[in-house]
Amino acid sequence: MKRDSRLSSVLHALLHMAEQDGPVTSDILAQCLGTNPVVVRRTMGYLRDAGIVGSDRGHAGGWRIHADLGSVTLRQLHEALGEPAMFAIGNRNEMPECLVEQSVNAALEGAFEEAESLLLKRFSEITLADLAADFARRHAAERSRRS
Amino acid sequence: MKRDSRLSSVLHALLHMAEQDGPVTSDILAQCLGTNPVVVRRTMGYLRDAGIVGSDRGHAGGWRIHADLGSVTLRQLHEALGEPAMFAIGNRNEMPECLVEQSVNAALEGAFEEAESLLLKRFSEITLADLAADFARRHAAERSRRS
DNA sequence: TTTCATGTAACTAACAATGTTACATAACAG
DNA sequence: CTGTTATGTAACATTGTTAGTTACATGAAA
Ligand code: FES
Ligand code: FES
Repeated sequence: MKRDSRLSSVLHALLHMAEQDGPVTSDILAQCLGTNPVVVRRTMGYLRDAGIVGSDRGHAGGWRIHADLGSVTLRQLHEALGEPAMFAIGNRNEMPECLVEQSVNAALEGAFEEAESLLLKRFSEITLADLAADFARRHAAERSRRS
Repeated sequence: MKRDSRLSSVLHALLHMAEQDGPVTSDILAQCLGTNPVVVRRTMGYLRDAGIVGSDRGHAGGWRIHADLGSVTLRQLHEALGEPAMFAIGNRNEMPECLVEQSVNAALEGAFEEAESLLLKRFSEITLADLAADFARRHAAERSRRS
């Protein structure tokens, strides 16, 4: 199955931007992510529309974070990306007339909705600042390991 | 994303088989599911390999449930289907060297694993008998509504 | 021995995520 | 003003996965 990796991508990009002082260009981010600058613009565009980042053209242009790291949650990012479907498993028919299918759908949907709620809850508890801190911790550990 | 609907399919088929007395052919199931008999054979084949159903060829052949309805859980069916990926969202790189990506992956994976555990737990709590009972309830409600 | 059924390989179709090309537009340096 | 650097976006190509289809082999029972 081909999984949507945009959330992963924007997180990577945002952390990268958080480390930098000035704006970061799509080219740099694309190189870092191992992808194409147009893909970066397309994906980051969602975050711009949500007001999480800003972009400037021309010289010294690029992407900047508009919000406080501690105030941006994974859930916000997920929403900014258009709340893509979380699950790779689904019902055959969404609106079946047949009562058998309705029973099947109800059972599966119940479980999936519960899991999605949990996921969204976790997402809303994790901020960019948390990820940045986790990165700093890993970075420090790596340093001490090397010395 | 194109969602895997095989679990939904086999549940529908199994409930249909549970209602019937004798074996049910792939043709009948295919008609009922709105698909092709070969797809039915392919999908039900996983359940046969897991010992949940049996198939007979020739006259009066078809598919039959081998296990007790109350002893087959959604989780067993999910496992029989090869435990397909549950989530449509994933990491960009699964094994990144970069520490930033590692932080991102860790955060996402933590949330997803928790959600998957919950899903599997719910799946292991629901049996075919539960679904059959739910269907019977809906059927009765439908009847009384019509009268 | 004919008919009905599954078993399976191989191919096709449909679709979604990602990647690519091409060109328009805006900001700024000189 | 003009050239350079950047984003914005449309259009198209590539890739990968699920489901559907065709074709033929195999086995069981009338
Ligand atoms: S931070 Fe961008 S490649 Fe690691
Ligand atoms: S039970 Fe098969 S179509 Fe409703």
